[in-house]
Amino acid sequence: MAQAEMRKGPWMEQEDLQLAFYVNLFGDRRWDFLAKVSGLRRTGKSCRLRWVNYLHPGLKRGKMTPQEERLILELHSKWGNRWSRIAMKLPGRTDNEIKNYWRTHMRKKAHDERKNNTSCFSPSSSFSNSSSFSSNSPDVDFTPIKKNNERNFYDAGGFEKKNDGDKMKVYSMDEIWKDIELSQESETMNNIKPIMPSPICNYCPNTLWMSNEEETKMFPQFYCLDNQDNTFFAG
DNA sequence: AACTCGCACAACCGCTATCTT
DNA sequence: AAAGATAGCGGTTGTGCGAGT
Repeated sequence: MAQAEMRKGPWMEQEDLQLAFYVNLFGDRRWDFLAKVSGLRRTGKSCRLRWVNYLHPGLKRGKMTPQEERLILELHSKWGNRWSRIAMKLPGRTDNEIKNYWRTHMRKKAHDERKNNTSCFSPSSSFSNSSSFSSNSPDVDFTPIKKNNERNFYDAGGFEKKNDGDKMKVYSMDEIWKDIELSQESETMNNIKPIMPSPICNYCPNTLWMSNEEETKMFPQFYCLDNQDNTFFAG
């Protein structure tokens, strides 16, 4: 079947709205299906990427906090370029974002180190401890970044632990790292992959995936969709 | 004001893993 | 068990923007 030509490149606001709507409706699965029913001239793959990296409601925007930077360093030294895995430990950050961050900073670091390659290792040059170093480097030196004790939600890693009376408790970075250790242990012990609950389940609580058959019954219009006029959001 | 450079971000591509039939 | 479909991951490239010259 001759595929209608797919759009590429930057997403329009209209496309974002459309995609968000359909994801809310159907959930963040079956991207090809979503791409089709939404009428977007995008591949399912493209839709998924857009959602995961940009439209997802839980996403954090803006610069990496020092704590996040440290966490990325630490996790990267442990896991290498396992960006998605690293991203799981950084709430609100995507693998793409972390990957981009790492790339940018590694490049900068490499550039800096080339400049003074004769000088000895400075403690802060732990950036060089990339995946190419197979060691676990337990003594990566992370000097405290913040001088004052201020710690906002994101600085603490963003995990809300529980509402403890009036004070909202957050995970410290130590706790996060402890968590990482534990998850690693359990992984190796059980030899299973950790299953992360999709945050979308919370975002789209009404999303109940049906079998194909059920879907076709419920939304027959989508299954004979002839790329109708996408006037859904218009007016 | 014009130009260059570097950074941050978005998006695509190819490949692999997992699921479904 | 095999084949096809789908989802996800990591690498790479393209683009916009602000800072510096």
